[in-house]
Amino acid sequence: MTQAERRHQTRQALLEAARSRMDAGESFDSLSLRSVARAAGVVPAAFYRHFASMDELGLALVDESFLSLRSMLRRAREDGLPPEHIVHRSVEILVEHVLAHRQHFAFVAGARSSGNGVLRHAIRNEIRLFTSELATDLARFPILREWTTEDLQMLAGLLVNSMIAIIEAILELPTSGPAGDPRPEALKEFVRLAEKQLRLPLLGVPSWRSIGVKETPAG
Amino acid sequence: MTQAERRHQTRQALLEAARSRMDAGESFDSLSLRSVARAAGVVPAAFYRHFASMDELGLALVDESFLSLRSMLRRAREDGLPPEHIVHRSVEILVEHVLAHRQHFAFVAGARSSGNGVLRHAIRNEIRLFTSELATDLARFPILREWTTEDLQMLAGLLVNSMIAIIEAILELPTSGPAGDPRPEALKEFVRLAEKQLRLPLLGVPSWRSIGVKETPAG
DNA sequence: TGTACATCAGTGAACGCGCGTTCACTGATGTAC
DNA sequence: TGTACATCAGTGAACGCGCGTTCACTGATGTAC
Repeated sequence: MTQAERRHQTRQALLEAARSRMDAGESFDSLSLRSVARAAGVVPAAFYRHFASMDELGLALVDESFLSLRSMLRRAREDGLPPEHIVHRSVEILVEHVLAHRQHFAFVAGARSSGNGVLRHAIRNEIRLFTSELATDLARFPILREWTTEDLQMLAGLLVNSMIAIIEAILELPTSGPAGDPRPEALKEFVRLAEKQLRLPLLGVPSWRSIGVKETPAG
Repeated sequence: MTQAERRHQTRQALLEAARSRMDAGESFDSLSLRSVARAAGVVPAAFYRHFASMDELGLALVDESFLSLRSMLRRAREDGLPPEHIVHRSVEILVEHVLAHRQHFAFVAGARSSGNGVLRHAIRNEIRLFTSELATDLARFPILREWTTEDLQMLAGLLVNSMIAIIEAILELPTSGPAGDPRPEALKEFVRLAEKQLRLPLLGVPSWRSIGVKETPAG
């Protein structure tokens, strides 16, 4: 094995160690540099060959996580689905993706409101960016063509809020084994609920008139 | 001062110390028993006269917080408002209440997805209870009279998810000073957004048909 | 009211432990000739 | 291909520190007579 390969492998082991500890329910805040190094099978001092601090490792995890999340959004976008199936398919993709990357999502869900200010801000920015991208996508739908940018951002924000709640709920779904996937029936039941929660606001779209601004309701 | 008064005072000082540390951005997980005792002005050993562990103090904070939250819901309920003003008034009450009890909400928001399993579960249960109560309230509205229980829970869940997102956003609003309230313009702007996000799903209510169940769409 | 004893909230010292960080080091991989 | 040196990922020991928990204690408040 080359030096570069070995280096890369240790780095990955450190990230993986941190991720899996958090997937097991610990918060990023409560991870110690020593415990991560230990779980990665290296001596504490070796940690510093890869990250200057736990904060830096955390930021690397934020990058990883949102990279994978963006890839999901791209996939959903490329499907080019008929509007009436969009919600169903989106939830399907979301659930699949969260289960496939549960470590990343468990990390983000935890760190999003954890004590570490650096991570909180980094994640908040990523979510903002993600919301804006969604608003751009939404703007393409004929029914939303006349919506103001502000209202599109509002709708995107609403959908992202629901997405976050859905993701958190998926992560908390009872699993069959210690680290297994949720029971299929429970998952299916949950997916129905999630679909409904996304559909209801969309049903409001046709009767939406931008409110709270000075404009005469044009019949 | 009597013994009982002194005891009560120290207990409150411990709770207050923990709350204010978390309002300042620290996570419950990262609070140490010693730092809380120090901030409360007592020696670490004195902590044990009041709580067997930090977990127990955390649970006391959960109780406090949801007690105050329930009082808010009651207030909103008793107002007996005309339906078209409900959303506006609810957001008003919510914002006011969050700003008045920001320590409690900062604690719950942080601990809700923090590492501490005991607190996470306690908070999850309180939120579930809160959601059920809201569903009961919703059932009284004529337009929702024919909704299934499941769909009412879904709607309540959706509104609670939005509420949580709104609360978290209020806590993150930029403040004028270190511990002051948010700037009035920023707050007003945000309230408009929050109102819209609650209104849109409600606009979907009239066209809602329970979906995902075997039933013929009765035109 | 006064005295003798009980209670008990808070004290202060001590303990062993895991922490983050530093340092000189080792030894395998890489490079120049 | 073989040798001499450079690089550098990971080592192992050491440091001072704050942590949770224990313990016998102090002294003010409370109670019985």
